Amino acid sequence: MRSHTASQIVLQSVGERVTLAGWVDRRRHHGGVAFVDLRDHTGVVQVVMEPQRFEESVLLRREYCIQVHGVIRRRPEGAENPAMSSGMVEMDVEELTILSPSEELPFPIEDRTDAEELLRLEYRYLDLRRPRMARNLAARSLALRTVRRTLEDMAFWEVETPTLIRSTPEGARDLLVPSRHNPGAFYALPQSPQIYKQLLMVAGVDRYYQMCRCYRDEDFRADRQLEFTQIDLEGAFWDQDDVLAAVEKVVMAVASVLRPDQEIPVPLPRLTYGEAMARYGTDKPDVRFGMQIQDLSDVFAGTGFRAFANILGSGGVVRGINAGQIQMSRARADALIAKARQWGAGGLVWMVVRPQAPPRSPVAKFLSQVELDSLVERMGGTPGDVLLLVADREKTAAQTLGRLRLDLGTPDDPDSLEFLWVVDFPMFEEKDGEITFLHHPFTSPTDVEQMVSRPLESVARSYDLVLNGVELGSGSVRIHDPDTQRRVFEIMGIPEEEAEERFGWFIKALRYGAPPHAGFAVGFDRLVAVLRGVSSIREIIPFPKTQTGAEPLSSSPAAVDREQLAELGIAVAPRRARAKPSG
RNA sequence: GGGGGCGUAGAACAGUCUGGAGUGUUCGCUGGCCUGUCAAGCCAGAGGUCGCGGGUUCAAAUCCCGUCGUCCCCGCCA
Repeated sequence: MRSHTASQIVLQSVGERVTLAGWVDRRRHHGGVAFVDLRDHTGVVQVVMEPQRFEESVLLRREYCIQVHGVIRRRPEGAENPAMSSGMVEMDVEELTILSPSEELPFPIEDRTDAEELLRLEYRYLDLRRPRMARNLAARSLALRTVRRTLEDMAFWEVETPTLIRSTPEGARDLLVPSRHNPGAFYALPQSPQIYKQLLMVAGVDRYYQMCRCYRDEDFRADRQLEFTQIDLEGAFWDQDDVLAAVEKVVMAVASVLRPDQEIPVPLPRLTYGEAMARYGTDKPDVRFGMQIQDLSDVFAGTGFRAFANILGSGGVVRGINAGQIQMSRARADALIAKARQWGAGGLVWMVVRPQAPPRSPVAKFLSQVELDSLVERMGGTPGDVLLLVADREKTAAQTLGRLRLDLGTPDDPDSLEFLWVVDFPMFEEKDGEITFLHHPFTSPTDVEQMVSRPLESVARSYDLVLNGVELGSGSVRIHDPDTQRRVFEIMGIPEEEAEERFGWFIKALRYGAPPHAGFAVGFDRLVAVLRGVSSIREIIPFPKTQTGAEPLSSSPAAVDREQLAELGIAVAPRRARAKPSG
């Protein structure tokens, strides 16, 4: 059908007789001569024809799929197009075949206009023809290939695990699949292959990886889909440093092929969870800009300012950020205070640093000269800088300032890639009076005795990978000792019989010489999205779902036949009548 | 579960606050002219259930109520 692709047509091709096939990107008809930009998956070549020689050329429309045969020639002097890689040459068409005509398009196929996303999803096969989307697909493929090559070279085995598994009520909502043989019983689709990969470790697989589809039935965001892909890996006789080194190798390999412009120093920097929360108010800091949170509690230790004194007296903290040179109008201040309240803080104190004068602030009159001076010094304040202070419980103050920081800060270089590890997460946190996991229940504590006696102070051997403020993935050293595993369930408040019923089969496996092991999972869609500089993983997923889980191309999910349900022993409960979608 | 934005011709939008004839812009589409364009150009033309339903009004794209869809965010995502 073709002898060359568009990208193979270069200056050296002049004189060659070639056959190309692709789509009519654009057509410029001048009566006596017509130019067609022929696009394929590699690029664009201008083909030229004299319409009187080709009756068909009159009929060519956008996105017609055509085949052309002719001679590559140099373009006339002055008619070159330096913006095209094949812009020095063109094809003089001798034969033209319309392989497949196209109806009028629902939206233009070009990078510079963005149709509404719903429409793009409805005609995804056209949307993906746009060069930018095609490059996203190509980048994803290249990333996949790079991951596999890198891990294969490191002696990993790619092992598949089941996608129909037992439901575990912890964590995200499961997607359920009914069993025909056992009416009323359901499989779940895996939220991750966690237990199976640990079983593979027990099974003697030394290094496991899998490009794995995972399913979590929670509400969607720009970076979350119902189904997504993970680079899942695990190694026996591994400790934390082995995992981080392996993940670094894989992720850096992907980064270097997708973003060769960026030099990323390894090993990647590490931050403890405590440091991350203290300096950035989040466990996934974007370190492309500074504006770090400063603790000011000592500055105000003996303050006469009642609001601060009360909070410090009850174990709270005073912290602040230097938001830099921003305009601080009354309206801006009110908006920031409203945001801080919405994020849980009791209030927000703002100050504008002035030269040779105390800062301008509604609360300046309550603070001593010494306090103001050391505050400005601690914050590195220069005239015009806006300082924002929050006095509250430590966690609230940190999180509020962390969000303000993201709200007000912009990356020094938006194209840069700032990877970092966040390590030493707590094992548990208290939520609504209950102890819950920060990670998952198979994560090993650094100290079992401490975990049992003071669980909320216990540090987990777990770690997250963060890129530009996006959580790319997480992992941990796993528990390989059945006794420790039981104790974790105890602390969780899961009764022994229940733990036995739900996880007994897994704990049993740990009793047969389970090797110490550790692993990680990287959110593949997110990784490619950030490296491609797109804000939604939907740009990276060929056929994504909308926020309500719909797939507009095929109109899934959809009702099924009554017979299908009957066979599965499923009766659908009556629900409020759903109006037929309109518009 | 909650907050916010959006829905007007095939596409992207303006018009909605302050009701007055489906008014407009760019692109696309149809026809014509055109031999060096490359987001071609020029001329002419077609194309509308203003998401859907109800209400207020002499009159609704515009105001009110409901509803559907979609996007962003909070919650949620061990």
